[in-house]
Order: sequence, then C-alpha cells, then structure tokens
Amino acid sequence: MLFADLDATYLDNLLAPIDNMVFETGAVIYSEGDGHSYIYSVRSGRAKQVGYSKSGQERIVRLNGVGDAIGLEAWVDKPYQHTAIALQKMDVCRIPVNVLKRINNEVPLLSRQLFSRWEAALEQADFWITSLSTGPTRKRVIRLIHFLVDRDNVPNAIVRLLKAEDMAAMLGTSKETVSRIMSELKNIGVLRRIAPRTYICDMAALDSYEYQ
Amino acid sequence: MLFADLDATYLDNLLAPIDNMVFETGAVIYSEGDGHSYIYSVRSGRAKQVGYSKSGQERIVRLNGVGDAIGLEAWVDKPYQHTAIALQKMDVCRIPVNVLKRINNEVPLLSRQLFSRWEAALEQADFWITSLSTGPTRKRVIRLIHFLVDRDNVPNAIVRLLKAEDMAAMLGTSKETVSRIMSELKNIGVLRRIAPRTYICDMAALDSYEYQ
DNA sequence: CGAGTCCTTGAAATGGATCAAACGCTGTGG
DNA sequence: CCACAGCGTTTGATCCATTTCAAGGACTCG
Repeated sequence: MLFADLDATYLDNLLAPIDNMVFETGAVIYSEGDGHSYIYSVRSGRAKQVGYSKSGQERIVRLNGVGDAIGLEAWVDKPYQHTAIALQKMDVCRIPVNVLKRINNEVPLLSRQLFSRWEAALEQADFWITSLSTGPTRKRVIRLIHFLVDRDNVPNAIVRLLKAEDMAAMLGTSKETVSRIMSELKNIGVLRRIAPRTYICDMAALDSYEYQ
Repeated sequence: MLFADLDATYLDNLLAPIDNMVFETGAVIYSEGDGHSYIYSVRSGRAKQVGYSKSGQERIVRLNGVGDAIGLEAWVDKPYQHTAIALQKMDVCRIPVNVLKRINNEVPLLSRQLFSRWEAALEQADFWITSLSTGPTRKRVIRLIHFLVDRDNVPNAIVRLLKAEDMAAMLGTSKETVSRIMSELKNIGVLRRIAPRTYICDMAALDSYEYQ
C-alpha cells in the first residue's frame, strides 16, 4: 500500500529484499532503542506502540491497523522510539529502509506516500492528546469507543474493544476504572456483548451519554 | 533554517515570495480549519498550538520555538489542524507551499529537512502523551519544567515558564492545581523567582523530588 | 496610580487510584 | 464431557488527589 502510486511490474525488481512476516498475539515487532532499519507495513491485524516509564508503567501511544506504516523513524535514521507489539495475529511486510531510499531516488512519488503516513501518525498522536488524554475518564472511554468503531455501520456499530488493561494504557488511567465505566455503559444498554470483547454499540445513545 | 542544506545564492531567486512577519503576544498565526497554504518558520519567540473541545476547553498540543516549522500539514494539502498563537513577540517567515514544492522539485535535499521537521513534531507529540499526560499531576509539572529549561546551564538552570493557565492547558489539568504545585516547589527551594515567570531551578533537587 | 489580569489559598465535593477478593470465561487435559 | 488452571474482569471499601467555586491578594502594564 506504501507503493500505491507506483507501477506494479516496475516494482517487482526492487521489492525482492522485502519479507512478509507473521506475528502472533503478543509478539514484539521491534523494541524501543533498536537500531535496525526496517519500516513495517501492516497487511492485517492490529498492533500497539508502547512507551515505558522508569517505573515500568506502560503507556500506549498509538494503535495501528491495515495500511499503516510503523517504525517510520527508521526513515530518518533514528532508533525506534517505542516498542511495537501485535495485539492479534498479524501479517506485515518488512521493508529495509535502504531499499525504500533507492526506490525513492528513482521514483520520487514514493515520498508523497511517506509524507502521508507521517501525517497520519501525527494526526493520531494529536487525537491521543486532545481526545484520549483530556477531560474526565468517562469521556475518554467514550471517545476511545468511537475511535475503535468500524465506521460505516450506523446506527448500531460493531466494536472490537481491547482488554481493559490495554484500554487503560491508552487512556492513562487504571484498568479498574475502565471496567467500571464499561459496566455502566452495558447497564444503560449502550453496549451489548456479542462475543469476547466485541459489542454492538448504540452510537446515538453513546453520543448523548457523553454530554451528561 | 529550513534551507540549511541549500546553496545560499541559489536560493535568493526562489525566495522572493517569502514574507517576514512579526506577531505580537496573543496574535493568531493561523486558525484551525483554515485552508491557506503556508508553512511558517520560527525565527524568534515562542508559539502554542491549541485544539478546542466542543465545550470550549482549550488543550495545548505543541509548543514551538526557534527553528521549528509550524503548519506542516499544509504540505500535504490539509487544512490546519490547530490554532497557532504567539506567546511572545515573534519573528516568523511565511513560506507559500507551492514555492516549497517548486524548490523541492529542483533540489530534493529540501525534503530531507521537511522530514526531519515532521519527525520533530511527532517526537514532541509523543513526549506530550508519555510525559505530560501520564501519571500524577506533580510529576507532569516537573517534567514540564524539565522541558522548558534552557538546556546547558546546569546545575542551576534558568526557566522561562508560561502563565499557569497555559501550563494547565499543556498538562490537561486545572490552573489552580498548577499554582499549588508551583508554590510547593518554591517553598522547598527548588524554584527561585528572578523575574516575572522566570525562575532559577535547582535541577538536582527537582529530579530527586520527582521520586517521592 | 489604577485597571485589569493573573496568582494564591481555602473549603467542600467529587473522581479516581489502590488493594483485595470473588467471579466468569476459555481453552486444556483427563 | 467435565473439571480445572489461568487469565481477565468485576465489585467493594478506603484513601488520596484533583476539581470546582469563591474570594482575596499580588503583580504588571499602560
């Protein structure tokens, strides 16, 4: 997907060094501080990027899904700033940065794609700050559910949530508080469980509930 | 500074459309949603980038100083995502994006500079999440002071702080809480006021205080 | 010097963290 | 098919941190 702008047959010559890889749930894709120079493109599944404080507390700074590029800092020759961990079984392709640079020299259209991935990462980070790290916890949880909803099925959307501990690490709160708010939402009928960590969400009720 | 990699005389032809501008304290550099296509490069002074929630509450998502480029989203043809406001009298130069693109076509070295600005913005956003939006408020304030310290003067550094309301908007807390913690730090002798909003900070004491 | 802005402090009420214990679900092996 | 281990969730109770409202005081800048 990173190569959306490029000619398909032309690519095959260049893409030989690219590996398709599979990561199981919980597998570490890369670790903070690693100096290896790969950018990863997600083909399926979801990953979290986490930072650890000195006290060992973990904070999730980004969530990545299909089409996202992760480990972009390698492009500017920086060690990875976070640890990337698969939340589900994932298909990713691992692209050496020097290959990317070679492609970029011959076909500058690539850098357009790279800029847009970069912009997406920044936009997500800003969302994290303004929506997941601001205001009372209940509002944060509600905004998080919004974020996780598979768009386009309204008014009753299907949401695949994460385990409480991960949601807490996204919101900068404790797992107990997340659990309590989830209970609340289930009791009022905003969320209805249909499978493990999967719910049907009444979007209208969710929105109106935020403004109480 | 954006043109650090480029030849000086070569530039003069291209840079004619660039305006040098001055913004007074509180002046709006651009507003969220504006579609104008300029990138601004800071020559002196500091600016805040703020996002407003529906309730009108403001959250500062970034702070920019000398050498920073702001309004980068214009490069990928997006409207500005935040409102940029001068915190002090500022000198900035305003560069039309189409000029940048022209320069970039002829001298691809420019895009290296742009990527690195983009990376800096993302790094700051991540710092905001992990350091200014995580953990108890006292720790956040301490990390914020660290961030604002003019590096290189140790062990007693000079810090130019912001008004309490702005610091609160950076930390996602209330101005009263910020004020209380500041009082605490002054009482213990970690901070010593030498001018309006300017303090001498005993860095060692500050650090050891964080771990209580 | 005065107007306005910003800071400080108090007291009450709330919200959230933490510790601890019980519960429920899921997948495994007998 | 059932029982059990392990993980994750739920819930309660207590304590602490933070918000909020309100008022007084200090500082800054014209």
